[in-house]
Amino acid sequence: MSHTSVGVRQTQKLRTRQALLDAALLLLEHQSLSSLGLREVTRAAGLTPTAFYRHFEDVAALGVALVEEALGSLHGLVGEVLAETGDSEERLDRSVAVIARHVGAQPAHFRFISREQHGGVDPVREAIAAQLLRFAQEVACALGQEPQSAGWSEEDLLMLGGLYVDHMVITTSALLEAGPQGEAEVVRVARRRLRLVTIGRAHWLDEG
Amino acid sequence: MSHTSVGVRQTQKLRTRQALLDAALLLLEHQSLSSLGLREVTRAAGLTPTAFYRHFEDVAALGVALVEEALGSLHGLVGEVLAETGDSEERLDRSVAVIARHVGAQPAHFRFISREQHGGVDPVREAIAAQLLRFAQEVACALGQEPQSAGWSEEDLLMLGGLYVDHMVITTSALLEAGPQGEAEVVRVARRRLRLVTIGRAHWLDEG
DNA sequence: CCAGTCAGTGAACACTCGTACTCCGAACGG
DNA sequence: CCGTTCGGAGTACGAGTGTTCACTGACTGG
Repeated sequence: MSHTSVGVRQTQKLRTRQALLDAALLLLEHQSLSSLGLREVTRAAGLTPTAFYRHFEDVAALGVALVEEALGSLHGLVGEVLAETGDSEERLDRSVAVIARHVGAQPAHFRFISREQHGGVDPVREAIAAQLLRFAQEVACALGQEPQSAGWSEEDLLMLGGLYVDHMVITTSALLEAGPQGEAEVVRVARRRLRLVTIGRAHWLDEG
Repeated sequence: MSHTSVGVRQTQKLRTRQALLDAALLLLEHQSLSSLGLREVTRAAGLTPTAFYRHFEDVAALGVALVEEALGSLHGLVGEVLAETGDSEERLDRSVAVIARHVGAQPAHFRFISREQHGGVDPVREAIAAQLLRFAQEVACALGQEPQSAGWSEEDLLMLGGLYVDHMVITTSALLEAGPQGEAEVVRVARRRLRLVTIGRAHWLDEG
């Protein structure tokens, strides 16, 4: 049988699909999804406009796929970072470092997320919101298993998880705007912000 | 003399300029600036495309004007809210209430800011960043005059001011996404987040 | 009163856009 | 082996885009 188990055809289809995603991500560095044209993407990918429809119904659908590509692989990372040992200061530094490393490695993906989080394309905005909510829940869950969280209500844990996630997003945006040379300063401020939140967490149950 | 002191001509010019801004803001409710067409705006305002150039060079320039309109009048408001007396819990509630009131009164303006803060139009993004930086500085200044801030470095005050401003922006976005019926819940969470930050502030100098 | 300014018009330019067709040729499965 | 499937090419259409140009007519200031 000359047919490979995966199928030459499907493999090639996935390749051009990825080419479309890559081309779109490249173009989205300097514009937002709502102004991205279908033809523009296919032109950059070296295809004809009609070929686009074989892979995505809309430009919006391509956007949703990009959200998956950007954030889908990041789940579980939360647990890993928080599971490692060390005092709170060390873990704090490590968290910010992980963010900075990922943003430095995949700037285009994070720029896309930051840009479209409140952008004009509904399905994409909803997809991002869903992913970030999952992150917040994962953080809340991880925090809940720590001894410092004794006596915390589930609602407050989710509040704190959301707080951490929102600051993660803000930090990525700041890193992207600052560029490589401004990274150190952004990291410094992000660490201090995170420390302040952590201090607030430590004294949360002291107050009314 | 039939000429009024202000000038009929200039008055009318400002009127149509405002009509362009209003029309644009209306259209921007469901799309982002980078996909907003010049013709689209003039059509909604009841003008010909060419008339646009009498008021703005670009759609981007119109966007910058919208930023001024949305955020320009909010300066000083920071000082007012923080200057009022009351314990920290009262002032915290009042701050969130002020935000909710403004967002409820001018949703389109805040939606625009939230959408374009990280949008694809450089001059607009820079204009928003500049305004938000001013806010952060104002908050830092106001906080610095409080007795609780004794011993705080200027850098830390700016960090805290930025933290408050970023959470203000996050809260406005959340309010817009939640809609009127979800407002109460968003306000509840925003208050608790703010309280946690305030607790962190109170114990900031205890640590390292 | 009158020449000059200028906000707004209307037509025309050269594009780009999304989508619908038909058609080709290689990979597929029985 | 042979009929079918299907990713992609090519063409064409109507609609919408930003920008330029000459022009009009009401306001302006001396």
